[in-house]
This record gives sequence, structure tokens and C-alpha cells, in this order.
Amino acid sequence: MKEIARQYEPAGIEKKWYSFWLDQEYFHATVNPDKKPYTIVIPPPNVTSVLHIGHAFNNTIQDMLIRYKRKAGFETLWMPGTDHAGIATQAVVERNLKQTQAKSRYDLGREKFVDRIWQWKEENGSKIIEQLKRMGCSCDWQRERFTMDEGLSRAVQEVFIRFYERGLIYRGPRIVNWDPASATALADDEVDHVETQGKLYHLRYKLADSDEYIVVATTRPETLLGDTAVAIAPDDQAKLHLRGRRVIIPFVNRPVPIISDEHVDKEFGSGFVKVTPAHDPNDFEIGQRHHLPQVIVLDKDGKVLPVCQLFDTGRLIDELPVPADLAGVDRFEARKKIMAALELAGQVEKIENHTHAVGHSYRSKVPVEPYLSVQWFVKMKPLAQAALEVVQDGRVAFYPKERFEKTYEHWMTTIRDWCISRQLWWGHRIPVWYNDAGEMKVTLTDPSTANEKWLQDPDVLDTWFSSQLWPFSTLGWPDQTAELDYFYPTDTLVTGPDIIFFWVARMIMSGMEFMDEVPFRQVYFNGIVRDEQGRKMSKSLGNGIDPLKMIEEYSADAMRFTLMMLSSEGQDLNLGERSFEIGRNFANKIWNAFRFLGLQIETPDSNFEPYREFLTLEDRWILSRYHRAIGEMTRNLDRFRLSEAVEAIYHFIWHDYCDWYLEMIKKRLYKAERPEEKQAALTVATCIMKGSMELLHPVMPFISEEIWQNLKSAGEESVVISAWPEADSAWIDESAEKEVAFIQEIIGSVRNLRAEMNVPPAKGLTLLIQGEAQQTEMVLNNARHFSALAKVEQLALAPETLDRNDCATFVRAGVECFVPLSDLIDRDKEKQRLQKEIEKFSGLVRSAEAKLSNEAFLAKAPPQVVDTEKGKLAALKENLLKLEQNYARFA
RNA sequence: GGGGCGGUAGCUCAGUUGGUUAGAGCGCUACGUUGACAUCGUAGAGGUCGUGAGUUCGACUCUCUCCCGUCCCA
Repeated sequence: MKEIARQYEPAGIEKKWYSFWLDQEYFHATVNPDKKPYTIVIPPPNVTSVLHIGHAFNNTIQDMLIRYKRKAGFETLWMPGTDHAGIATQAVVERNLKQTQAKSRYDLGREKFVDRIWQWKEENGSKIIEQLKRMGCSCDWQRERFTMDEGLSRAVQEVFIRFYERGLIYRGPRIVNWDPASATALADDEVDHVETQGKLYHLRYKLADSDEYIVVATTRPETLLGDTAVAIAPDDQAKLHLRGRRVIIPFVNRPVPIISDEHVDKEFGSGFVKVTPAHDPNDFEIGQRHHLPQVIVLDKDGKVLPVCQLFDTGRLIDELPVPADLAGVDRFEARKKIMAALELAGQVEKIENHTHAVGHSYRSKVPVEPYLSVQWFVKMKPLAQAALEVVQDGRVAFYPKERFEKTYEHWMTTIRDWCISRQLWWGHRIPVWYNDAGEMKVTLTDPSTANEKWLQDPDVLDTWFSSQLWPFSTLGWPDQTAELDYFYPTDTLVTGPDIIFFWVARMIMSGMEFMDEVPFRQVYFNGIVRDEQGRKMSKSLGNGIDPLKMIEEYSADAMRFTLMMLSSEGQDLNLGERSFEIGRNFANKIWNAFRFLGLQIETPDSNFEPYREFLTLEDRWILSRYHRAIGEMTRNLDRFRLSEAVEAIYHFIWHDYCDWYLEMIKKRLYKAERPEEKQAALTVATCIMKGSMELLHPVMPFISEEIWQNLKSAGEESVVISAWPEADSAWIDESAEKEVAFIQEIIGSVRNLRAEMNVPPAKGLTLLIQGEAQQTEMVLNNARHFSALAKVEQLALAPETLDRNDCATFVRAGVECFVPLSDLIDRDKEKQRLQKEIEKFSGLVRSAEAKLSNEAFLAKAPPQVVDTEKGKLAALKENLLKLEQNYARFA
């Protein structure tokens, strides 16, 4: 074979094979009734995103599954694409506009601004797709979709209309989570609760008809502008006499009633709670129960309105004046001003420190403002039932099961309606039209005529409203396409647990509603990638790892392998940059094993059948181990124990194949007596190497292809499409495995003795043995391995005349081993060594004896367990006895 | 406040029907370039399995208590 580099050089190799695969269209899936389909839809990354290590991890898992299934004979579709990401994308382009032209989106106007976002998307939106290709992802790029494609947009409009017609969508005034930074509503699950050090302000509210005052505790004094009641707990005996009386809101001097409501906790604060129905979700509900009016205090940017708006039963009935120096002031500034005024007026009782969880926008990170506004909602309860059932009965299986099923069940049973309207310009426009008469039409197209003008609802839909359709909208729905029929339901979804509600739950709901079938059969939740100290990676901490840098430094294969090796099912993984050495070193190891073969091979041949009669112990052993590795790898892939699958191939290649097998065949390769002996070893070695590349391919696609191509036979094309190996029990050879394990143990002991007695590695040794014929023969038959692996130059039965006093000794499985060391032996050291061995064995003997002398154990443990224990004890005792004899003789 | 998850070697983690001499990788120590590989080889040190109790002949494994960490929900 040609020259092979001493070190694996991945850069050129990765590029070469990826474009080969694309040319061959291996990743393109077609409707093929002769094969079973296997489908994964990618969690569409935002168009704004660049590949981070979390993406790399998530997509490595998907690629591993897809490549495995492709080799296992399925028609595999990995559907790729990107998400338009409403707020994020709009924010990026807005910022950009501001920086380059110092303009706002309002300066441009809606149409021009949206054009501009499209332009930005065309220029920048496929960055992450190119990065996925660098990783080796085998997506069907010909089918790539975008959530604002024409087809997917049609699916969104269609779903909105159908939901509306089924009475599942409604519009109304509600308290929503308002993001003042982006001036839009958010869904409940787009709010992060952040533990915040705040204050609890105790304020004096005067009673209307006396000079007495009560003390109200609040975390948000600025909302007192919108108070319409003060509430106490219904069981608060000390305060009940005040119910029905009126108090004066300080600062604005407006009288409001004292009511009682079960929401109030009499133990919290002072037991008096101010009620601000337009600016707090709980207060909103209290207001509903007591028919309180609502006062809107803040505008869409979180600033105090010039005049507050008083609503009653949904209608604006009055306007309340606001002190001039507060109008237009930001909510947090307003808090300071109001508190300063109250201090002056002597209406502050006290201020305490108070830690509480404050809702923050997951996008803009500012505190969310509960805000009364008119929004569109989807009723969740009717959809949740079916979605809950399919998970409970296993039609959708979660991995790991326990952990996320509980989370999912809890959410599904306490689910609240979903606010889907967003006050943004980038996204799917709500297909609703209004005329001057205040009438409303829900329809796909503009109903305007020459004499009647209809205006479309200005809002767009929540991004998740379109991504919830991803598993079927990408396959052509609402059209009944052949793809939809063939590939839906998809098989496996791989995603992070952080979007179980945002996305996973909603896909299940909409899948059940519109397809009458689950969107996927399995959901694998991957863990979160953290830094070495277990912290989340973030821009602000600067502890992120750039996957592309890792690919350049260590190779894509190395990155993929490392991620998979270090992650156990659903568990977070902690990672430092040096972790990727694991994958790089492994690739290099494989490369050199291949290089070793290459130096021996003229033309690669992995068919060892013609040499079957020349197969030796180690050949039978490695074939047996190989078939076990196939079984283990396959089983673990099938049950999503991906790190265990990867570990199986790692251990097999590195330790079984390289450490032992290749070392054991060297003599045959270099000094075979007959050419067939060499050929037998070489073809078995080649066969196993090639097979290992098949197993390795899902996780390390590039190096496996490179090596496989060098070992393939005529007519074979690519490891991408060659058949997944099958574990064949005919090749499992128990006796070969036992025999090799036995000689491995003795070789290990000789090496250990060499190290402990400071015998130089280069010095040959003599090994003399004594024991049962069956065992000693096994050792003698493998003299060539002792010579190659432990530099034992002479191996024989111990003669009667042996002077054991000159020997280092050890006992393994009943075989006594003597290594004459007359000139080298350090008697004190040897005694110490024996003493250590004796201690170890006597410990084991003691614990086994303790067990067996326990009457209860003998009576109650299963007989099989007792027998095993007895056998164990006998063997241990025998070893111990021999050790003690040797020790006695030595002294 | 409610719930989930985790606490096993210096570090990161396996240990899935209770019986193992409790494992792996990295790191560490010693030795070592014999014709694949120093991105390597050989050997070794290192753990009262968070705490306390309980169930059992037997607990890293099952039950409960508490402590610590972490995430989600209110």
C-alpha cells in the first residue's frame, strides 16, 4: 500500500469525503416503499444563531442515529432547516439599522423594515447550516426548509383558521407578560424567573373616614397609581372589622375599598395587600372576583402614562390625572420618585430587604411587566388531554423516561391558555381583518372591496406557533403529499429539555389535532453542555467553547467522539477545551493501527475464509470479541445509551484490538513459517479493522470513511451505505475468550513482578510453572505470547530440583509461577511483595468465610449463591495456602 | 413555598432486575523509543459509594430522615 502519514491529518480528509457524500446524494431520502422509513426532524436553529457547542452536541446525536439507521437499511430522512425567530431576528436587524443608519424601524416603516430583515436573512441566515456541514451532519439538504417559507406560512395560516373555526382561538383583554424592551407580549414560558434581591415597602394608607391608617406591604410601590382596592385574608380575624371601609391611596389621594380575598396570605408582610388589577396577574383575578375596575398606569415601553386609563368591564370609562413630574418616567424611576414623596409625607412605615423571583424576558432579559392588553390566545385544555395520553401510554416515549414524563405531566395538567400574538413586524401575520364598523373576519386573503376597506391585524404570531407544525409542515402539509404519508410520524426527536414546553409539548398537541397521530415516537432529551466547573456556557462569562475552533484544532470526528463519550443519557456534561484530546488521541490511535496494517498489506483483503484452518487462538478470540462488540454497540444504540455504545467501540479498538490482538500477531506477520499463517493473521486483522470502521462510522464519519475506503473490496462504494455489521453468535467462542483472559492475567502478573522487582524491560525472563495439567498446558501452549508480551524467553514446568529460594513467585488460578532471579532478586522486596499478596488473599478468604459461617445466609440465600460462594472460598484458600508456603520457604 | 434531578477515586462520570475483589477516561507516580502510535506502551497509587436510621441472610443498589448542589414551576 502507499505511504501513510505517521499522524492523522483530518482537514483535507474531512473536506474530501463530505463533498463526495453530497455528490453521491447519500443523504437524500426519497419515498421508497421497499424500505422502512426512519425520520428525524432537526430542531430548527434560529437564523440568527451561530453554531455553539450545544448545537454541536445535539446534532452529533442526531447524526449518529441517522447514520446508524441508514447503514441498518432504513430509508433515512434527516429534515433540516431554520427558524425565523421573531424577536431575536427583529432585534438583530433593528440594532444593525440603528448602528449603520441611526434609524429606527418606525423610520423605515413596516414594509421596508421587513424587506430589510429578509435581505439580512438571505445574507446571514445560512451560516449555521454551513457549520453543520463542517460537523459532518448528514441532513437531506435538498429538503431544507425555513419557517417562513411559502409552504410553511400557508400551514401556519391554515392552522390559525382551523383553530379559530373549532373555537380554540379567541381574542380578549388579559394580563400578559409584557416585555417593555421589545414592546411585545410573551408567553408564560418565555419568562425566566430570576431570584432577585428587592425590597418590601411598608406603606401607610389612611382610612377615608378617620385619622387611623393601615400598613400595606408591596414590592412595587409605583403601581399604587393603579390600585383599585386593598385586600385582606378572609380568615384574618384581627382585620375583618375593616372590610367594607375605604382607604385613601397615598400620593394620588384616591379612595378604594378594603375587600377580603382568599389569595391573600395573612402571614405575609402586614397582611394588607394593595390590588392593582391591570398590573399583576393575581390582582387581575382578585379584580375579576370582586368586579373591580382596572387602571392602566404604564405604556408599552414601561413608562408612566400621561393620564392613567380607567377600565370597567373591558371599556375605557375614565382618565385619571398623573402628577406632571411622573408622566413619561420609566417604571423604576417612578418607583424612586414616589418613594421619595411618600418619605416626605411620612407615609413610609419601614423598608425591608426581600428576596423574590422576578420574571424576566428570556429574550431581552429585562423584568417582565404584567400588562393588561388585548391579545390572541389558544385554548390549551382541549388540546392537552390527547397530548398527555400519548405520552402516558407510551405512543411517545421519552428518554430518559422518569424525569421528563413527570415534568410533562405536571405542565399538561396545570396548563394555561397560550398567548400567541406578538407586537412585532417579523413573523407570520395574523390572518384576521377588521373594518370600520368594528367587525372582524378570519380569512386567508384580504376581504377588501372597492367600497369596503378591511385592515389586517397588525400583530404576528409567536414563533413557536409555526415551529409546533415543523414535523408535518416540512413534509408538505396541508397538502397530502407522498412524503407526508411515508415519513410521518417521524421517529426520533432529539432536543434539549429546556424547550419541552415551548416546543415538544406543542408539537404533540398540534400533531394530534391536525394529523391525528403523534409527531414522533421517541424523544431523546440531551443534557446541557457546561464548562469545567459545571456552569452554563454564556457570552457574559466568556466560558463558551467554539465548536468550529475545536474542529480546526482537533477535527470534527474528535469533537463528535468526545461529546458522545462524555455524555451519559440525558445528563449534563462538563467540558473543557482539553477534553477534545480524548477524541483526537483516539483518532490517532485508530490511524496508527491502520498504518500498521498498511505497512504489511500489498492489496487489502478482508476475506479470511481461505485461511480458516490457519486461524489461531488470538484470531478466534478477536473475532469473538468483535461480535460481542457489534452486539453491545447495536443494543446500546437501540436503547439510546449512546455513550455506552461509543465506549464499547472505543474499548474494543483500543484495548482488545490494538493492545492485545495486534501485539499477538506481530510474530506471525514478521516471522511466519508459512505464508498462509501470515495471510490468516493479516486478513483477520483487516476484516476486524474494516468492521470496526462500520461500527465507528456513526460517531466518527470521516476517519472511518477514509480507512474503510482503503480496505474496501471491488464493487463497494462507501461506509455511509454499506451494511451495518450483524452480531453472529456462531463467532462467539467462550473457550477462546477464557483462555486468552487466563494468559492475559498471567502476563499481567509477570509484568507487575518485573516492575516491582525493578527488572529492566529489556531483560529476558524465565517462567517456571506448576499446577494442574489442564492449566499448565494452556500456559505452555501460548509460549509465543509470553515471549512477545512479557519477554519470557524460557517457559517450562518447574523441575523438582528448582531452588525456590532464588525465585520470585506468584499464584494465579491455582497455577504457581516461579521466576528465577538469582542475581537480581532483592529478598526483602520479594518478601514484602509476597506479604502484600497474602494480606490481600487472606482478606478475601476472611470475608468469604464470614459469609459461609453465617447460618442465616446458608438457610435463606438461594443455593446457587451459596455454591458460588463456596467455590470462591475453595479457590481463594488454595491460592492463599500456596502463597504462604512460598513465603515460609523463602524465609 | 411545590416538584424534578444529582451527591461513587484529585477531576468528569458508569454501575437498570440487591450477592462484583466497586469500574472507565482524564490527572498523578515509576519505568520505557523491541520494526503502527510519546496524540504512545507497561505497571502502580488513589474510594468507610453525602449523613443517620430502617428493610434484608446480604444494601452503592430498596424505604425514610437530614445536609449539600442544581434545574423547573409558583
